[in-house]
Amino acid sequence: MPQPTVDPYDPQAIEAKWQRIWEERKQNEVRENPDRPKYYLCEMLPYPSGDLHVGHARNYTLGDVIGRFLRMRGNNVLHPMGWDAFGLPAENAAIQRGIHPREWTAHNIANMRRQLRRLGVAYDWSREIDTSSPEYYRWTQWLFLMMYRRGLAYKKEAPVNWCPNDNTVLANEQAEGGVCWRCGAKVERRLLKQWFFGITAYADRLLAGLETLPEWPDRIKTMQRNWIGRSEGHTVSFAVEGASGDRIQVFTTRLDTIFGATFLAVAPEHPAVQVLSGGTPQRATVQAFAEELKDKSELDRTQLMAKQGVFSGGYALHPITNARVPVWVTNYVLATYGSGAVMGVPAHDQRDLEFARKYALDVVQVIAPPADQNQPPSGEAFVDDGVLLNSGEFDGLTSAQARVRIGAALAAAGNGEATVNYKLRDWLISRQRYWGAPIPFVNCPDDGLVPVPEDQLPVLLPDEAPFTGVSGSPLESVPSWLNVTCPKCGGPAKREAETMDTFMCSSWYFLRYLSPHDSKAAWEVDDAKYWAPIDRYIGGAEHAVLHLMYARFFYKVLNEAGLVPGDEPFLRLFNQGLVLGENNERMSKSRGNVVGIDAMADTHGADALRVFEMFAGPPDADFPWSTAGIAGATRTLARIWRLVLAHPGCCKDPAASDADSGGDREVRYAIHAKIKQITDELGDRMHLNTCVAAIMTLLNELEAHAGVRENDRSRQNIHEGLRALVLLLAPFAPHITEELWERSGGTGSVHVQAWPSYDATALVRSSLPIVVQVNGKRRAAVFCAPGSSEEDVVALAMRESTVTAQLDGKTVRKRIFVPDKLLNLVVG
RNA sequence: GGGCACGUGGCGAAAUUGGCAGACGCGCUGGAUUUAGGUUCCAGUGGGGCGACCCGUGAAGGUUCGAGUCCUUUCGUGCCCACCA
Repeated sequence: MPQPTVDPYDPQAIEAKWQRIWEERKQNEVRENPDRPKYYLCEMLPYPSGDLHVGHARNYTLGDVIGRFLRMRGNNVLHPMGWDAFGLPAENAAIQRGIHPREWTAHNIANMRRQLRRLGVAYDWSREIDTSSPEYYRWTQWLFLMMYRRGLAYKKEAPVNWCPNDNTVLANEQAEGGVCWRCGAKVERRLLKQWFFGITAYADRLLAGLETLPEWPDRIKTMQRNWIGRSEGHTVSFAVEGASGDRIQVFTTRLDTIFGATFLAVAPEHPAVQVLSGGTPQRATVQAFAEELKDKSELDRTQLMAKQGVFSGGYALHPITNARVPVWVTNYVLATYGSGAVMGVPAHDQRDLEFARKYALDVVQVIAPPADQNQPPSGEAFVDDGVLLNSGEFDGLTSAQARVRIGAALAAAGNGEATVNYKLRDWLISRQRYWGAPIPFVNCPDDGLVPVPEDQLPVLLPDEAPFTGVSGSPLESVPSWLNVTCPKCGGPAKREAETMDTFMCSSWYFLRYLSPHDSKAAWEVDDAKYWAPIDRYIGGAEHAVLHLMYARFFYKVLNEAGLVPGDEPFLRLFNQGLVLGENNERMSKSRGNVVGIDAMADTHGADALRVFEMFAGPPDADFPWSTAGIAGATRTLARIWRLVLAHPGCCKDPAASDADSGGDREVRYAIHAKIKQITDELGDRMHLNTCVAAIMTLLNELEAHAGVRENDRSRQNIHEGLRALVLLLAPFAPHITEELWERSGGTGSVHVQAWPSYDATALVRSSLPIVVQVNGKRRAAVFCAPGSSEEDVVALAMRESTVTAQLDGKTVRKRIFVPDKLLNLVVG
């Protein structure tokens, strides 16, 4: 039969058409609706760096497929988008190219918004936010004041990480590995007065909360646990010889080794250093050593330099034996962890052993290896638990027993207590840069630090500031902004000339989406009660200890303030994999392997881009870009286009036609098996790649059947299949399905249709293939009715020559029978 | 040095619980249509063998009627952490 000629598939025309219509209809805007189960879906908000590439497209398409699917399943889906718009690159652009950060940022946002629309993502754009707008950062400042009111924001002088390239301090999390997270410059140490948030007070709550998040990747939870670094041990107090009252506190997890402590090691910043060296011949040496280390970062001290130290000139007294213990000033003890002092137990700590050997300090063994363990080779410390010796009355105890008993003895004497330490430090929040939310405080000569009253928020960023890149905050050079009156006394005062870490802006943005235009509050508590927490949060693993930790901390505080329900913001977390360049390397401008969204949408269409990216691999795994692969997706869509349009009216409501659920069982089985498979895999399992494969398989089968028979009945089956195909494909390829739906008699938008449900009776098979194995190797498959007995299947199997050939002259010793699946004959 | 992932055709990959390894797509080969190419369509495509069959999921062992899947050892790749006392 001659096929009617149809228009060729023209993705650019279709995509532009529907993007315009969806926008006119406000199709993707969503309101609170108590009658439908809510689903809050969110991707981590992007930094507007300029251009989106296919890696971004993957991330956002992933969310869009899930969102569209859930909407068709009846959920009230909130899926918003916004911009993490403060930050250094905008300011660097200003320094390098003379463009105002605001202008640069706005330009990038406009471009990226256009690209996301072009991708067809169903965001509710009426809720779009920009963290650099005064309407937004007003509330960031308000939350800063809330933290201050709750005693969680404070200013103190501390050794901090300083990036000499970006001229700003960095949080610990942003200086991992001793390099700046943004520019990679080596971080220096400086003693500065800075603002902090008291995240360490929440360390245990942050740890405990992880246990309530089964749908977070274990990898991320492990990284957070490691970063929090909870460590149980004891603080032990050593008296300083000859200085009554002065004591040195050390933290140890190995109290059982205390009789082996032959020296104390302290950081050069430790306050006891002055006391110990004062009046001794070592004084000058100690000061020179401290001076040398002063500006060195932890990376420099602990990894780039060998262990070294100098004798402080003084001694401490062992809290149990009262022995004289020399105190050494070293580079390997961190000033910022524990108390900045440790007891050196060279026999049972590898680091202490290295140090003791270098400086000929005593090594005293106090732990014997347990019976089933050997002494370590010479040169290595025995660091495991064992049995105590050379430990006075505690000899013979196991390490575990000794920790308890010695702990009790020290506590009784007032020389020690059980302590928990954390690697996590308080969050350094202030930045000496322009393009951020100003810290809403005023310095008054009389009243000190005074918070800006809430009704005077926002503290606006001044429009102009010198963007020179030289040290110091640019805001300090804007007198008209800097000089104000004190809110308390009305006298002359100066603003805090610093801005907040941008991670502060992104710690709460997902709540602003809920009430984006509210001018009375950061968000309505009722809206939060309806929408929060985020049901599915999608983003990269690089934020494991930055954004994801800060936001959890923030949310716990907000919960205590009664502003949000629950105490975890992200119920399910999903880390998508990277799209690598065609050469299998990470996409980057410098490698020249970046593939942009616009280029792909121009040549293949946004739908093909989406389908290919969902198809190319499992969503949590990396895969390399393939331009040949996207061409395949275009081909598949064109086949669907032709097949659907060759069957006019196939998307009509089947209830309105004279549908007959009978017909060709083969076709109906194929259709309904795929509906079931795709529904299952798109839901909790998130196997989006196999969903696309299943759609392709369904297409293959429908195509094959459409070619063979042409009668009313078979055509009805094909129509049923094509209608399902369009609906199943709709989340992946929203434009082509909308067009096909419209052209084929569908009513309304395809994206608000009910997700197809499968007909269980179509899945009932009259005969099933049962695999027959001999000694575990497949020899045949026999077809029989579901529920057939073992005997029946054996009888059928014995008719297969490929089976009997293997049984020739042997006896069947054992039969394994899995009903409806498998028969294994074991012969000897 | 420690931790966590992951190793399957020429390539991207699939394989809920241990039960037909390689679905689906790319690429490739041959053919049809067109013919200038492309598009489209058909057939084939893990290796070996004429064949019945044999081999095959980084490597080596083990458990099991049966292992890509579980266990042990080992090699390789990637990511994270790393003198935290």
